[in-house]
Amino acid sequence: MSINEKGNRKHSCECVGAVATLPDEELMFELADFFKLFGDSTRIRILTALDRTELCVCEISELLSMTKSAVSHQLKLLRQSNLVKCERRGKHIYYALADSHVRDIIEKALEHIAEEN
Amino acid sequence: MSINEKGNRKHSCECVGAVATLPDEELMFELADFFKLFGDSTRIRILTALDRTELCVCEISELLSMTKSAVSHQLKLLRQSNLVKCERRGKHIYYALADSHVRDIIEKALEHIAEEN
DNA sequence: AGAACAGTTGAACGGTTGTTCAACTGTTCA
DNA sequence: TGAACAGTTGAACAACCGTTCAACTGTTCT
Repeated sequence: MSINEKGNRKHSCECVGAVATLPDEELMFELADFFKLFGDSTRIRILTALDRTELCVCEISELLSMTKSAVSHQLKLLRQSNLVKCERRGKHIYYALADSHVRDIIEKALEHIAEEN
Repeated sequence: MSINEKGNRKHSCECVGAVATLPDEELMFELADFFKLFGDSTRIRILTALDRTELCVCEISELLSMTKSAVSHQLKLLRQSNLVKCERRGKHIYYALADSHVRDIIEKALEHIAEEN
């Protein structure tokens, strides 16, 4: 039995359970990065607000009682991940959800949370 | 027009857009906390591995090439959030997905990622 | 042109969080 | 009983990340 550099035996587990394999590692990192975007209360509040109607940055910042800067930083992340799209109209830049998956995913999560109680 | 303590005008935004309201704040924090669990590559790898079959801790740690301690810490979080359940059988403690929402949510996320390309 | 508002950006600070390490509990087997 | 393996736990450290701040760009209006 091989010994690694830390002195722990490798394959110390004697169980002969299913030789499970892991899905594509690269995809797992993409998945985690995707979910990270939903894992912040500022971003999730932005997304649920946009789920109802398109909004400009200053409307969002008033709605969340946050500075435009903080909101803008988060919007940038959401934009880069194609979760929201934006369009300038005059002085304002209006943000909207980019596709319907956001809606679906939040829906499923709410179902799970609802069942907890 | 009121001025706040930072010297920034409140309601400086002149736009008379939809007076959007935000969903229950408390729920937003729960949602973010829920998604945080999926937003880590170790945890998402554990969840997708368990999606295929139940596994004991040492099998998971070999599968991910991580220490049992690191895996155990993450399993604790998943357990506390009712995403996985566990059962001791002899020396081993077997972990499995707690419900089918996990499957659904990951499915939706994969659809979104797939459409990016 | 210049004032005022809308929005973005990069650096910096502070809090959060994942892994490591060491010590611990629980189970099996000789 | 005690050795060996399976798994958990808390503290500590390092890396990550969200907000703040100040300076910047872009648009409108006089």
